[in-house]
Amino acid sequence: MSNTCHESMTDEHRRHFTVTPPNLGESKHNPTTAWNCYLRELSKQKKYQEALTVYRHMLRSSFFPNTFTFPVLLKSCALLSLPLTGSQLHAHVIRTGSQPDPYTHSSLISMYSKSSLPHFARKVFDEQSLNLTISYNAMISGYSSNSIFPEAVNIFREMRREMRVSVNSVTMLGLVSGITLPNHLNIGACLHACAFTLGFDSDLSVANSFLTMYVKCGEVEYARQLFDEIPVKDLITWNAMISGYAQNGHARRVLEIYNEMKKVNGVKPDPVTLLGVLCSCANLGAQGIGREVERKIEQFGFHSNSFLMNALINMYARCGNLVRAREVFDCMDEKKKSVVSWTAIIGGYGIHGEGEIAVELFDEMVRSGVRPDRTVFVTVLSACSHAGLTEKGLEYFDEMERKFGLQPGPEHYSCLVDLLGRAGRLKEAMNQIESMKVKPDGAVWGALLGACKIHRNVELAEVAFQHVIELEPTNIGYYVLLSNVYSDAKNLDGILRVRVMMRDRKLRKDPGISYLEYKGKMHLFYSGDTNHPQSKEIYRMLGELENLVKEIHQPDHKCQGRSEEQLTGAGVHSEKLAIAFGLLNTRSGTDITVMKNLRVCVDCHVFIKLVSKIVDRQFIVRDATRFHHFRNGVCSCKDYW
DNA sequence: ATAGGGTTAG
Repeated sequence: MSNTCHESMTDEHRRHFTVTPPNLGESKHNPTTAWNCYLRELSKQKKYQEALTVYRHMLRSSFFPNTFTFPVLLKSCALLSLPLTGSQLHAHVIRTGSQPDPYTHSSLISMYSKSSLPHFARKVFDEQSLNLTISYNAMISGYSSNSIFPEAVNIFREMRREMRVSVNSVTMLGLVSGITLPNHLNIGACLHACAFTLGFDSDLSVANSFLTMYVKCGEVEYARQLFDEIPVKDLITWNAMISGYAQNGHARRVLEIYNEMKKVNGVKPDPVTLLGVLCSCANLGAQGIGREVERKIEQFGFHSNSFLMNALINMYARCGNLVRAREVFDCMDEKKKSVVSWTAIIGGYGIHGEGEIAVELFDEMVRSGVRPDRTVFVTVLSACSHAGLTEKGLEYFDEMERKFGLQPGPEHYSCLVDLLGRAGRLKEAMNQIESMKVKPDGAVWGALLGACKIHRNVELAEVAFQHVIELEPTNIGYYVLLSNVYSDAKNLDGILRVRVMMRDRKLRKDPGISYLEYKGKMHLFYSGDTNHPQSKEIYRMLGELENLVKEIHQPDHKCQGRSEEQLTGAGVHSEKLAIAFGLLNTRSGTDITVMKNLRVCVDCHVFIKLVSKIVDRQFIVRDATRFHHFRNGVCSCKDYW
């Protein structure tokens, strides 16, 4: 806290403040300076709203803002996204002098840019006769953050032509942060070379920003190379790499690197680190590690971070522990429950097939005054379609625009098509696609294709496939789906055609992988796998189970699900191996939770159902789209084909 | 003037 003060800051003022204002007393400073110090202190403590209030008090007490007052206030407006207040301040600035000082000038540019008003920012930029480096930097990063990259480059070129101003590392940061798409990679690499020649690459923050750039361009391996080349890493370096792996689905790599980080002295994980780790636990289904992270959250006192709580809810739900997910959700401070928190818990019930609860929660959310967004609609619509709540889903789709003013996008139409399609209303689904105002994407046609698989409609499947493959030619899942449609129709030619198509396009079906967490370790199984140390026992157990299953079940739909095996030429399916491993190693009475990267195959689905009857255990299987709870010969999912 | 972050069907 500053030691400066001013007489006229009365108790009347103080009553409004949470941070103690400077002491009254014998200040020899310029009165405005005391206010400025106070404002800076508030800004440091991220009390931006309060800083603006203090400013109003300041004006009311007839103190005039100066050069050091405005940047702090403008920053507050930028971070609170209050462009109106910001432009009022702009007017005040103009009133105090003809040309703002460099700091105020760059703060104005930054304020407009952060309020997504880059044109206003540019106007401020152009009005100044002689711009300095900081104004150039503000303008460049403004264009970058508003994804107007070409203009950022233009300003950069202009800057390099100007002899008066020099480029510095902040200039690089601004430029690099604008490169967020794979097709910008070339420019990014040029910039990297440029930074190297200018000697900025040794600046850690610049190196970190290049690392992030490679991640955003989808070049994780390249990012890793850069990561390894950085001699002294800081927390941001680690976090960038961790969330880089997390966002690109390399969950195992995240855990590896997190362990490495823990060994380094002087670097402590912060909320961003743990967020990346939790996200990966959710993808992997690694509940054990997720629990460890939760303990760390407690330990470090990050409990009030709502980002982390949302990630925790998501992690537990996706690891099959709905009960704990719900506990975390219920324990959250009501005020901190954002639409994201609701989405996480609604989605959790959705993937577990508990559509009714998902729907109730959605209504409760609306009642509690949280405005639904587009994402939560995707979640609730899919929850409805998994649970067969067709009418309810249609109702929501309708309300979306009518009641909440949200335009449905392709992602909502794919849910709608899925909803109608699963219910067998293929014709209506097709009509919906045709009536779409936005262009259907691959997922929309993919949902139709999926519905055709369930309801065995070869003709429509071919139409949907044609469309989907045009939009997503390398998505292997759709080839497999069509092949399965042919397989159900016993259309061998069709299967062959798909196989040829895949060969021509050099596409190979991903291997199916099943795994489960046991004693804190992941045990991984491929189909036909014999590498596991317990392999012999696993196969012996499976043999026994197959025999028992045969006694109580005569397969009446042998042909189904075969084509996947034909595409891979695989042996015993991975999910069976994982189930057998679980039975061998866990006590009776405990649930067995298995994760599978693709969909559970139909044969295995039947098999697991029957096994759950024989051994009296609950099996929880997570596949690519949802959870299956097998108990006593029944599965929780209502629509498995 | 400044690098890292939560929720999303098929």
